[in-house]
Amino acid sequence: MSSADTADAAATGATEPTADTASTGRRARARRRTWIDLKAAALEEVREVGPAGLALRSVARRLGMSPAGLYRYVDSRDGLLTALIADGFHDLADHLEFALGAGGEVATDRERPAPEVPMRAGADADVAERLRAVGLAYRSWSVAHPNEFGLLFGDPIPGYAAPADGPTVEAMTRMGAALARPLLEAAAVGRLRGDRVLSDPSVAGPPGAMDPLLAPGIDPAVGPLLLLAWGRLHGQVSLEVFGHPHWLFPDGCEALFRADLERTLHDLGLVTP
Amino acid sequence: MSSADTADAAATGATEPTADTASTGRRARARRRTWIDLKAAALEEVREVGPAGLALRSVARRLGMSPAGLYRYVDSRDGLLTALIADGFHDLADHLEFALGAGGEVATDRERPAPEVPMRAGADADVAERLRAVGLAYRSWSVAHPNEFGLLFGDPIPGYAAPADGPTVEAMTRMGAALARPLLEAAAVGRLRGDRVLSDPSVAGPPGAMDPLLAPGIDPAVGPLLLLAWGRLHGQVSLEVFGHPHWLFPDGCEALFRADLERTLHDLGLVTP
DNA sequence: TTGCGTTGCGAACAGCGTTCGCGCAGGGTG
DNA sequence: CACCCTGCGCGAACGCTGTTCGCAACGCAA
Repeated sequence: MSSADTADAAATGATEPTADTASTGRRARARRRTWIDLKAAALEEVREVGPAGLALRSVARRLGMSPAGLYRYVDSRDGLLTALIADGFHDLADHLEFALGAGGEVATDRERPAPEVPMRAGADADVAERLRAVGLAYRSWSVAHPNEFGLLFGDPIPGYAAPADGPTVEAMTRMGAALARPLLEAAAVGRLRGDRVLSDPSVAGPPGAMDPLLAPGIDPAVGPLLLLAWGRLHGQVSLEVFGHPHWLFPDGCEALFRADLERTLHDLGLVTP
Repeated sequence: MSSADTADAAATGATEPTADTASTGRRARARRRTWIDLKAAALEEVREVGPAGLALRSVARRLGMSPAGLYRYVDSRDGLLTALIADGFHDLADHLEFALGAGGEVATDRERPAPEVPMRAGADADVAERLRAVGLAYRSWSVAHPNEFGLLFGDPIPGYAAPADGPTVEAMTRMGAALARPLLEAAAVGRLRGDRVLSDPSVAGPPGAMDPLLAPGIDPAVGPLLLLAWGRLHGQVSLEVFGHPHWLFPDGCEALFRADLERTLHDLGLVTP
C-alpha cells in the first residue's frame, strides 16, 4: 500500500499517513512528529536561503537523516515546497484572522481546524477599522517573513500548477476569505460603494465566480472591489519586500502603505469624507 | 589581462570586451556576436522554464558550445542572470518610452544609447493620457513576458545584492524615470496634487533622495506619489502575472487594471472630477 | 512467535555549476 | 613572411544536487 499511498499524495506533494492506518499508534505519532520536524527544518532553510535555495540534502542533514529517508515523507522537492506554501498561507491567514479580532492565540502547530471567524454585521464604523487592521497585518507579516512572502507570491514553481482542490488553494482561499471579510461585512450592511472606483460596471466578473471561495450568494460586484483592494495592498508590500523601493525610499514604506490604505478606504466609501 | 578583466566584470556579472582591446577588430566583432547570441539563448531559456530553471549547460547546448566555454563570457550563473535582468529592465523601459510617444521603433538589439525622451511641459490635459499610456504599457509588457517579469520583480537571487552603480540599477533607473515622467511633468505645471492621497505630509521622504534617479531638484513630494502610483500598477500586474486571481477572476484583469488606473489618475488630481 | 508493512539507509545515476590546463587559431609586430 | 602572444574553446574533473533502488531493521497485529 505504500506505493499507492505515495501516488495518492503526489497531488498534495506530501505523503500523509493513510487513513486506514491507525492514527493513534506509537508509530503514527512518531511519523507525524518527524513530518512536523521536517517541515520546520525546511522552513528554517527557506527563511535562510530563500525558496530557490532550498536543498533536500541540507534539510536531511539538519534532521540527521539520510537524503533518501526524506522520500518516505515527501515525493519530490517541489512537493515539499508545495506543503510549505500551504503552511505559509495558513500562517498568513492566522495572522489576518487574529488581526480581525478572532481573539485567542495563534496556533503554532499546523494542525488547525480553521477557527471560523464570526461575521460581524453591526457596528458600521467598525468595518473601516477592521479593514485597516487586516491590511496592516498583511504588510507586517510580509515584511517580517520576506522569504516566505517570496514563497507564496514570488515566481511560481516552474511547470507546476496547484490542483484546484489541493491544500495549497484551500489555504490560500482561507487567507483570501480573511482579507475579504471586512468588505463582505460592509457590503452586507450596504456601506460598500463601488461607483467611485468602478465607473464602468462592466468590470463585474461573471456572477458567482467567487462564490466557492467566500460565501455563496455574495454580491458579484464585491469581487472586483476585493481584487482591487488586494492589489493595492499587495503592490506596496511586494515592492517593499523585494527591496525595489528600499534603496530609493528608505524609511517611508509603512507611512506610504498607511496612506494608500486610507485612500482605499475612502475610495470604497468606508470612511466619511 | 583576461583574469583582471573577469575580476572587473565580476561586479557587473558579465565579461564585456575590455576597452583597450580594439573594439573594431574582427575578433571583437565575433565576441560581441556570440555574447549577444548567448544572452538571446539564455533569454529564450528563461522564457521557457523561468528564471529558477535556467541552466548554463542547457544554454551551452543551445549554442553548440561546451559548458566551460561559456565562462569566457560569463563569470557565473548569477552573473548571467544579472545581465538578463539589466536587459529586461532596458526592454521594459523601451516599451514605456515608446508608449510615452518617443516615436520611432523600439531598438531590438541591446546596444542602446538611451534615447532621452524629451520632457513635455505644455498640453495639460495630455499628461493624464500619458500616464494612462505608460501604465497600460507596464501591464501589457508584463503579461506578455511573464517569466521576464518574474526575473525582474520576483524573488531576488539569494545572497545577491546589485551594486548601486551596476548596469542593473542603471537600467531599472531608466525604467523608473519613464514611469515617473508623466508625474514629473504634471508636477512641473502644478497639476499634481498630493493632498488627496497623502493627508499626512510626514510621508515625504528625505529631500533629494530620489534626485539621482530622476532629475535634480524635483519636488520631494512627488517621490511618495510616484511610489504610490507604481505600487498600485504593480500590485494588479503582479497578482495577474503570477496567476493568483486568474483562477478566481478569469477575464476582468485588464478592465480592473484600467479602473484602478483611472482612479489613481483621479486621486492624483490629473482628471477633472 | 510469525509475518507483514513501514522506516531508514547506503550506493548509485544523471544532471548541475564551476575550475583547471591544454591546444589551436587569429592578429599585431619584427 | 615568420614570430609570439593573446584570447577562445574544449575535455576532464570535483563537489554538489534530486532521485531511485534494494536491503536491513523495526513496530505492530495475528
